[in-house]
Amino acid sequence: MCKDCKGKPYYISTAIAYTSRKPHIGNSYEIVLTDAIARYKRMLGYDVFFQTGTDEHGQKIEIYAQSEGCTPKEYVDKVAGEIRDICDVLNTSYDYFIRTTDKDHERTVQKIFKKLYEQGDIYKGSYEGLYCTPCESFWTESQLVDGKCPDCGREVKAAKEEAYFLKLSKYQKQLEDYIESHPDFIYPESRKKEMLNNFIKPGLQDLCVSRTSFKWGIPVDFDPDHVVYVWIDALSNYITSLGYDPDGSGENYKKYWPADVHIIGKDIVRFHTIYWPIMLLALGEPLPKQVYGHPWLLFGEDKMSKSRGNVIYADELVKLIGVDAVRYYLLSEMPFASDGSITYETIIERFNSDLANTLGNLVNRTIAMNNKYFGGVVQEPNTGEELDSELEQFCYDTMKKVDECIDSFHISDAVEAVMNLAKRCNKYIDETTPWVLAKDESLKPRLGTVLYNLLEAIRYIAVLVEPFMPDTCKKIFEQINCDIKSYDSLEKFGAYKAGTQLSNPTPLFVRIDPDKLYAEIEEMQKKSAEGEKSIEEVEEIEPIAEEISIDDFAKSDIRVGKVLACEKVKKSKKLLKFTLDDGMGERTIVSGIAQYYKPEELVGKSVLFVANLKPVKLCGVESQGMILSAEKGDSLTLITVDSAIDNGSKIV
RNA sequence: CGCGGAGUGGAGCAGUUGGUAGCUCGUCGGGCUCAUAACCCGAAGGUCGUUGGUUCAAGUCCAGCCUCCGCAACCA
Repeated sequence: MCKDCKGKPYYISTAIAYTSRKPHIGNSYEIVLTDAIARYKRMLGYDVFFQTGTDEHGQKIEIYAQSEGCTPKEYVDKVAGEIRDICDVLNTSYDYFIRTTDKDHERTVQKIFKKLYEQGDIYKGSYEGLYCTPCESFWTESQLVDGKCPDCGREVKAAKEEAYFLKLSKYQKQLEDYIESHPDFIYPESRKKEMLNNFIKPGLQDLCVSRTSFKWGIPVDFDPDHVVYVWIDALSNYITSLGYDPDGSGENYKKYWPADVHIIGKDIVRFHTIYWPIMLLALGEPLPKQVYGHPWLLFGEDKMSKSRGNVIYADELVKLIGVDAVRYYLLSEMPFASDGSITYETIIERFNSDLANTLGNLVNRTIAMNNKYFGGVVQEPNTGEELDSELEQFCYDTMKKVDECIDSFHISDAVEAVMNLAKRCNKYIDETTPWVLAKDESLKPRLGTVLYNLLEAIRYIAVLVEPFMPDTCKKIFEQINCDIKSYDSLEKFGAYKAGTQLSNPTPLFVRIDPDKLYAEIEEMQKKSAEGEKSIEEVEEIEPIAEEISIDDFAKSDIRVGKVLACEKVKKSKKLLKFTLDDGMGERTIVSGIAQYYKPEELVGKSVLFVANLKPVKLCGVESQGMILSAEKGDSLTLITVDSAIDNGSKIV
């Protein structure tokens, strides 16, 4: 069928998951998607290497471990275990699960770092800027949002540290040329334009690749105060697992690198299409053939997040509706380029309509008829009609369609194509009306042929559905009592053996009763709310910042002021411009809280503000201070005080 | 004027190089009875965001406008 696939190496990977906490179902989509592709390629005969794993270093882990009273290693062991459990519960067929705390990985990362340093691509400098602890990122003033971390919205603090930098600028041109000359490298194409226009063409800034502010990371062996910062550590996972070594790589590396595709979330496209290729260019190694930034799965409309209380975990959903139904849902519901949304309504709809009615019922009714009319013995096909060859052709067309869709990452279309074959079979039943044929003894041969054709078409479905629903594939083969499962057996319609004895069918998918499911969900959420709330809440709360002296605090001059006027800053999404009475006169302060408050409802309130902050221009408006507000998770509240307090009063 | 994408029957989406507007779900009607109240057929329902233009002909090309979204910028 696919002669040049046989034995050809195919390396596919997911991103490695950060071990800060258990991933929700949106995060699990990636592994299922990758698994489906990996299984499909394997079926075609490729020598597939499918890798997933966990990213386990960083200050955040250090802090979470501390708050749980364990060591970082104990902490990541626990979470990495949970992540791996989810991969297993979802029945994913990864060949290797890498952890960035693996000794081999750590050793190789050190070697890579050293090599880049020795050849001058990494140099020592100093980093001065504003640091966000949870994100482990430095930001320039202009990058901050409302004075806070642009990624997570939390406080940053001024910090300066000695650090190593990777010379991105040196390889900028080379990278740009590569992207231009390899149109499929960044996929989908819209991402490519984003990278080119927003980052590469304006000019790349050298990347800070080490830290001294925390210990939980891979030490730079020739400068032990430093720890390798996330990028070089995490991104190298794709090659350290293969036995890459600057002094001579192992067999697997020679065989599988460069990767055929990295499957990643759209949020980390930048790291995989800029930093990672440049690292490889610097190492003199080939670049991955393709990076696919997939969209996100949202719950309803919003992004899933713990603080919004709309988190669903894959293992919980599996308990409710079964692995294959979860896999089917994820794969069929996710569009190719835009975000998908998960709702219980659509879960039920897809389950009942596609899995139970179309596919499950087809298998059930076909086997039931064969039992009823032929005592379960599969007949030899011996009457060819137009309808039969149409069905046969539909099988071939489905294979072709599936192949095309998977190659272009349109997985939901591939899944749909298989389901359409089941629909075609149902139609064939109506066209041939076996129950009518059964009434006339002389039409028995025709009846036998019709049922044979159906069973053979069902075998096609079973083979083609394996990448998406491996258990269902197995179940169908059991029910049709057949073990001819290879993709090659689909080359010619008719490999199914006549004479096979079938027994009574069992429904593949029992229809979901919506009311019952909703009740079960409620039950489950109640339970997990009781059991896990305490732990999860701890995780949401920001760790206490570094200790300071009273003098440090005294440097901040916090005052009371009344809001005289408030309006939205044009051209900005988040900014409100305040005019305050600060006791001495008027003062303008810009604050990034537009998504939480309407300007008019703030007028007349008395608020707290930092009065001695250096003024800064934000979207063209000078801001002379900062208004205080309280924040937790995704909610923010402006701190208002009794308006009887005189404007200008100092907080001590 | 930062870059880019999208606006198609109730919902979710397809619509290659311009030539009768399709699919899934839902609704209504019919058929069938092998099957998991499942299956098959048919119907209703869209002036394809808006305005103007090119063309014998535009959802499909061009221009302007409106609305969403992604990336960036940006929230002392």
